[in-house]
Amino acid sequence: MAKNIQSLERAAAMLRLLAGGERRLGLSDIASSLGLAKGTAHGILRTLQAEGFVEQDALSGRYQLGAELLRLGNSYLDVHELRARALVWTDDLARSSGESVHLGVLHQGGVLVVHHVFRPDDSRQVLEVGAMQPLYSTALGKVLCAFDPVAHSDALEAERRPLTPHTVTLPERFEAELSAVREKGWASDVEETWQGVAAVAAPIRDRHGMAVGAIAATGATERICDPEGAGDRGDGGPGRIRTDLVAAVRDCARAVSRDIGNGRF
Amino acid sequence: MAKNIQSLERAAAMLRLLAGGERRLGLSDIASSLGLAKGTAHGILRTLQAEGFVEQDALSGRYQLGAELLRLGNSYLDVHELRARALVWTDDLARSSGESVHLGVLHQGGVLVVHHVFRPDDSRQVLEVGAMQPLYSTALGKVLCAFDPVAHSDALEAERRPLTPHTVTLPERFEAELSAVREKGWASDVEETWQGVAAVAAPIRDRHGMAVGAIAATGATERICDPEGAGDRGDGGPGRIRTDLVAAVRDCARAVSRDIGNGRF
DNA sequence: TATATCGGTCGACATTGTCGAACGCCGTCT
DNA sequence: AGACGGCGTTCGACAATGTCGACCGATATA
Repeated sequence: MAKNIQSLERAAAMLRLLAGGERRLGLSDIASSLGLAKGTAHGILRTLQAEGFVEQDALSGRYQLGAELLRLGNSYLDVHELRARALVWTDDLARSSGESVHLGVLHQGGVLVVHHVFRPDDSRQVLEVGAMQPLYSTALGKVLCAFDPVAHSDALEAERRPLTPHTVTLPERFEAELSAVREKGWASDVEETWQGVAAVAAPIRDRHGMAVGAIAATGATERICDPEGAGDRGDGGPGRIRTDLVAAVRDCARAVSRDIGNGRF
Repeated sequence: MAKNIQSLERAAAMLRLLAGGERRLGLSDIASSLGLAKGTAHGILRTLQAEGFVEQDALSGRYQLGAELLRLGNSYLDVHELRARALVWTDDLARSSGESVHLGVLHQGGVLVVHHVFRPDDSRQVLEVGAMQPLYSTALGKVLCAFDPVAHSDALEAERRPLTPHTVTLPERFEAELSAVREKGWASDVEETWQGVAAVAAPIRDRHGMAVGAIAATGATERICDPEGAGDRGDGGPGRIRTDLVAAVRDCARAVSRDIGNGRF
């Protein structure tokens, strides 16, 4: 493989650095973080600024991400074929289930949310399109790991930090769960990522049977799970998710799979 | 001013090209569009692909925008201070007015929507965060033109294509409207951009009095405008907008202005 | 006021990206 | 079937390009 363009790699690293750090960063911070000379870093930043990818606070001189990224990110959504096909199906799923629905795809060792339908009530909700979710603890992530070898190895080599007391961290238990997901054809997340929140997810497959994305219904544990057993998670078996919800999510995922050209699922 | 980095400018031009064209583009198209040798274009695209900014369809070999842009665009929203301050105020405005609310900032000769609160009902709505609106015909755009000299000149030199029969295209009428906006302190758009849709907008000002953004309430003309006069727009006077809605939008914009450190407005 | 650090500039250097030709591949047309 | 034309990709030589580190003025700090 031929060499990639150095200045572009460095510019991308800067954008990621600015995206990671919560606050604005100064030129010297950026230069030292990437091991560059100040002059070099400034040249790249100046160009990125002229193109709208970064903005500079006039007073402090610090840099932050620019508006052009938002515009391009939106254009990405416009072109996204899977998302376009899923729009109407996910909308129906949200209405019929009464829960919020997410569409996620694999991206850089995590799940990128490319579509999010709010729960159909008046509660205040924040849009999560563009946000990342971990592979090892979310329903979307587990589905993708179970049916996509790349996601699987990504999740294995990543650090599985416990996010709640229910998070599965041991490799063997994680593997067992993925096997179960493969067998069942769907995955769940009962308070493994966020306290009080549960989710069900099913894979979207293209015409070759490859998992190209996943659809999940997410909501408060009390609504997603059956009330039986006093709500305790117990042995970790997956039987507690409401079966009608599982069926609805799987139907939705199948419908989208069919829509993108896969007649078998 | 020192020269900007050539390869970065070219990469940015490619991303914008991909964002503009609806469909995926081939390497030869991209190279010829930008006047580059195929080898050069390929080197840039290869790097952009490795960084996740573009993706390549495995079968056709064509290129499209990449998921990393969505992630970075989302990060941009996280850092956006004005948006963060406006979140709760715009939410309240949407609830009290019953209409959808947009927060826009000036970006590259247009209005970039950085926040969008859905109208609080169950109707199907598409999120417009990241979308661009024209300066000359929308309420958001006119407010920014009226109070921001840069936006003003941008709008003047741009082509004002008529979007509906009500769009103001003549320069003198546009200027007169901006003067009125400056005097009133708010702007309206009654079916000048979209048929059947009207909007009211007011500016957000920073501690120096500069307009840094605008807030708009948008909805069906029948709900935004007073029913008087049988709904015909007539002489173009702005008196038809519901006065309570104007007050609510202006109050919201003032509240955000106060929140970002401007006590005067 | 002295000082440390900031963002920004400049010019010499050689690394780096650019160019154009050539390659293998695939689909189409003859 | 065969030849063709177009596709994305690779390669190597060249010099244009981006990089580096010292330097500058302004600003914040003490």
